[in-house]
Amino acid sequence: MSVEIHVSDLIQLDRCLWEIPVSTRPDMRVPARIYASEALIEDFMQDRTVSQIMNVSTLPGIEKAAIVMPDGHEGYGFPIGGVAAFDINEGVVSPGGIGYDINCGVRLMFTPEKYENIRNKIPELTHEMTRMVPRGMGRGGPIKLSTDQINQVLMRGVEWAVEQGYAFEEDRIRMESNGKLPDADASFVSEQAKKRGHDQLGTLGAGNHFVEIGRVEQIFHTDAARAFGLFEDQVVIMIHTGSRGLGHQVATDYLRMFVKKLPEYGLNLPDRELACAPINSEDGVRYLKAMAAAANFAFCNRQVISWEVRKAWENVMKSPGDQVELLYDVAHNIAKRERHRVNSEEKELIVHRKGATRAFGPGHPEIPERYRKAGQPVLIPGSMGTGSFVLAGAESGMNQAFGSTCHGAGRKMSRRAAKREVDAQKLKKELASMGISVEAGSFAGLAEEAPAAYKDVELVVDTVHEAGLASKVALLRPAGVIKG
DNA sequence: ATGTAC
Repeated sequence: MSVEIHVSDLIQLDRCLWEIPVSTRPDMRVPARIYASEALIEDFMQDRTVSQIMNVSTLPGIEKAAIVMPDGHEGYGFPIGGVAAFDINEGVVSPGGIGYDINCGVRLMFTPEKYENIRNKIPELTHEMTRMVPRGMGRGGPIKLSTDQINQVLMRGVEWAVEQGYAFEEDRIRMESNGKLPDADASFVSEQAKKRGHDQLGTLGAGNHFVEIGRVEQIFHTDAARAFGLFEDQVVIMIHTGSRGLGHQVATDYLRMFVKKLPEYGLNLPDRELACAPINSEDGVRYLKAMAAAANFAFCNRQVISWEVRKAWENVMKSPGDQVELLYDVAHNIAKRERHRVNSEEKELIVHRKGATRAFGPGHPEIPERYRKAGQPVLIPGSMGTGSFVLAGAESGMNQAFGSTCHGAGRKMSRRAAKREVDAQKLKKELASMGISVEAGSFAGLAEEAPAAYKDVELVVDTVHEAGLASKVALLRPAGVIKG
């Protein structure tokens, strides 16, 4: 079923919110909504994002609206930047609504140092982190896990890392879900997935994954910044990666199974890439448990990388690694069991966030106590060399978008197009002239990640701020980048 | 994103 949509067909509900009404297509169950400023809405007409979010709105058990964030663009089945919540009895769970890189996410660490005092150390720090953090497509690292060990990682998440000396207890409590999804069951993760993951803990991967040394350039919200431990010109370190080959294999395994069994589930979908299973079916439950296990692997992966980063800090700064403190760690490719108010009734839902970040408002019990008054810390990396944002979840986002916001700048040029149009050698020099040292795994990878291939993160963040999904707390500027 | 592919 295909209906061509133009900007003039969208109903502008608010300055940064557009709706495709449920009446637009006979199979839609709820409206589709796009968060975008006037400046960004035109981007959504360039690819299949709009028809994809309309497809999502047809899925059984979907609640309230199928939502796209301002960094949204076309993805596998569901758009990236998509949020969709489902009733646990009537609804479905879809790997395409989560993404191949299960629990791809971001963490931010902060140091006690001001940039102006250690700026001459940045190239050496960048280089040392490059040495300590294994990266690249398919690459493993020095840690080899036995099946028994990998099962521990999958079941216990960062509790395992604390026990093994890769994490402080204080790290664990400064993570979304405390670094552990309790629904995880390693027995539903295939041997092949475990094999792919066995040497990938503490590795960065490739694509848009990175470790970035930056500084706090601007503070927008003094109280929240103070609660988060941030001050002006502070040196910070951001890590972006996920569950590597393990999570990819979990997604592949269950997608294949779901596509094959759609008739058995009685599902007739507008796009096979939406392949899903009922949440209350045996297969749906198994996928949720395997996905949670892969998510735990990703939490541990970012934690072990933090440990490598702390070692690099020690080696270069001759200061203890525990000076580098975790601010927070967020998942932006995940489905979670959460309670939300729908039609003035609170109910349990499975919330899919694919390239979208949880952004719970002030006072929510799942926010670490030290941040609870300010709202959940939200970490939004921009494209390489531009800037990143720290936001705080806002109360009005809880009812609008199930407590969710954007996840990054959002790609606007395909990887192929970027490789064709960007001269990576030149880009590296340009970044260097801006005071940003880049250690790239490959020139092709660098070209794919060029700022020109992405939307303007400031426009994206201004949209979610204006829409009341999250509030701006701080702007970070990069100084050293390690690319996968 | 990912040992770009059963």
